[in-house]
Amino acid sequence: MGHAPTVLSEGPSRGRVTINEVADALHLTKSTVSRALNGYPDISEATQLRVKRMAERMNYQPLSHAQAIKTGRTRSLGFVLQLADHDAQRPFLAEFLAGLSAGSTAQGYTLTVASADSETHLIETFRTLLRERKADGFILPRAMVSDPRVELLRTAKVPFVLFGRQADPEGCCWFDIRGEDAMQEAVMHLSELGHRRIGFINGGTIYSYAKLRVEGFRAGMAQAGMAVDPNLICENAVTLDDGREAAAFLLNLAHPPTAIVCAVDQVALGVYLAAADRGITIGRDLSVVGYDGIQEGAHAQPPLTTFAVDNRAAGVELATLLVKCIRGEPSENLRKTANAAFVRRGSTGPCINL
Amino acid sequence: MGHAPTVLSEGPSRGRVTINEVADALHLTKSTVSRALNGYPDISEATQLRVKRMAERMNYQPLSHAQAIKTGRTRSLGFVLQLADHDAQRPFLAEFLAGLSAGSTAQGYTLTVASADSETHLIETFRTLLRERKADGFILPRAMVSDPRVELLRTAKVPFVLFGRQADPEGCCWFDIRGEDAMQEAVMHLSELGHRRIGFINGGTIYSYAKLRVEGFRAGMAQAGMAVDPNLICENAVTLDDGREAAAFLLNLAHPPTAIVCAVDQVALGVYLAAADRGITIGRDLSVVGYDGIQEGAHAQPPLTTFAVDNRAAGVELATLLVKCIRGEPSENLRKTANAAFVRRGSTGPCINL
DNA sequence: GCACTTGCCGAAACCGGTTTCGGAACTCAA
DNA sequence: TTGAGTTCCGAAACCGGTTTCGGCAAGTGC
Repeated sequence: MGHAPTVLSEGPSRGRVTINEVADALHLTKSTVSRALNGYPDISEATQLRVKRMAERMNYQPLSHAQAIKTGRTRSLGFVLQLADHDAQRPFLAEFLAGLSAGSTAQGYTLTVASADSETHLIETFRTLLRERKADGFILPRAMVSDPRVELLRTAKVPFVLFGRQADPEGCCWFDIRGEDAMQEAVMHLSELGHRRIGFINGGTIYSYAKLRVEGFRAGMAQAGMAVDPNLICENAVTLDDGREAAAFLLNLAHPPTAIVCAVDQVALGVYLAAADRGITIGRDLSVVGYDGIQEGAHAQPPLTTFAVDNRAAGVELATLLVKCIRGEPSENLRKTANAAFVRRGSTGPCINL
Repeated sequence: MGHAPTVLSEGPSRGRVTINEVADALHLTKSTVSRALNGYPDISEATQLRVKRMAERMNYQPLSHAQAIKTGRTRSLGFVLQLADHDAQRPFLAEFLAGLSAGSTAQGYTLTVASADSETHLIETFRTLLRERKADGFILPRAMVSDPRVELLRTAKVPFVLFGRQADPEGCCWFDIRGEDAMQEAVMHLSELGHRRIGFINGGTIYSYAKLRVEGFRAGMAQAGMAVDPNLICENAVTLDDGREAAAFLLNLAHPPTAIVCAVDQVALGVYLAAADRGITIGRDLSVVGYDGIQEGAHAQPPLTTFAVDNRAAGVELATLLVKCIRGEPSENLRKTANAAFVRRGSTGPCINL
């Protein structure tokens, strides 16, 4: 410290406007400025306006971590990456995160991302984040039927939103895509193409979406006036190889299905492999419907008929909901769902082999 | 506030151990505890040990945002998602982010993610993050030849690390995969298979990797004793369609190449499409080498020969480097590179059409 | 005309840390 | 024994905000 010519890049407040400077400019005290900006009723309308205008003009923005020390809130949303699922979340993650951060930013919040490599480490990570007040609330991707994250946050009374729904809605906010409606629509689509034996390969039953989707499949079968053959329903397929295996099983049956609905696109692409293994042509000999709308599906041969999910939009929506939740809105008002978009492509065609 | 039985979930310090409690337990003042924990020399060895042990036992962890108000450092690393590149970063992002957050966590730092949807908004986003002190330093993916982010952070004297290298290394830390070596190795591999006419489809020339990779290609050609036909070099291909188009151009030449090296896997998959368009079989009539190691390549027909990049590890490495940079290590010591791993698969084969 | 509200703002405490400053106790040479 | 120099810690200021409390002036009721 001496000859350096006004080093702007040091000290806690290099070149920032602080609340004190705003106060000085207005010949008020910082307490008045603070209350004015936060809309306290004991500051006159006139003064509030004057302060807000000046803050605007001086480009003043309170330091979130300076407020946090008193209020306990950092204006940041937490998200914990589960490295374990690996394949399961890879394709969907990028768009989703983009949405989350865009949504957070739009709300004046910041997105804090942590990661955990195992189930136990996962809730350990949450504990640490909570203890260090790194986030005011959390976004939980892939709601599970029995979700330890939910239990933890519920008892800790920390706000959170789910991507997916929860059987016990107590204190839960969520956003979800109605995959069950998509499954139903898939069956109707296949039924209109003349298919009568339709198989279903479900996703991981630990996730809450699985139950919904198989119900949607059943609803579709009922609506189309078809009986469900329990042999044609497989569970717990999430990867390409899972799909290949499940499809191999279905196609080896005495009465194989002429169409297969998959709860997950990756699995549908696994079905492609199983079909190729036995020289079956997808879209002609076997119809396949997926769900997710991943890019690989569009470039597969033939292109995969599926239901596109807008993960970016989901992220934005979840961030918005979480901020409302943090602001204290009752969670019953913070539950939304949306539709997946049907994308008809070449993997579904009229049933030929009766 | 009355009948509520010790609400743990309210107030700034619900259930946390503060520095005051540690001080009380030791019959010291908080200033002593603070200096002891931060290793000040005016606290005796004995006391330092006593304090550190007690802090450990009481599970005390200073609140990063409480320190930040005085020190100006939040113990968090910043990362700005560029939504614009879209396809360009989608596949690589998930693993990379996982690595970043894992690395940050390991260093006791937190990862803050923001997003920007355009070039101008990008540096606007950085400005905001800087003004609000949301991060102590930044990770910049995809180094560009002329990088506005670098200029901004360099003049603001804020620490940053690049994924990629920079022509003007002034104050730059980086980690990078030596793509040029991979390109050279690719050519050698093809040369050993008998190929003499080899095309090259480069990536986006705004990125600094492009120059390096084409140089690597040239080095490989020279090493193999082959002349470079400038007609066989295409630039600025980053998407599937770009690759299809560039390959179409190359294959329509009077003397088409028998092998094509691509700077990017997506582009290599585009070459597959162009080949399919004209009934050419990849791996037999035309050899293709990619770079990145994306999953789609492994599942393509034939599987794509490529160079696998460990993006997770890169993220960990970058986070580690950035923390060192923040701690004040000179940037010259903070430049590392690593190799991509050659993955030989079915898309390269002996040259048959002489 | 006087006590009593009410509206509005300043003073000061506080949040959980860091850092500066000063001084007590102890050491050591004169 | 005394004065100077060290060693080590406490006291207090500080960071940039929020929140409580109290008081002044104007308005109200009687």
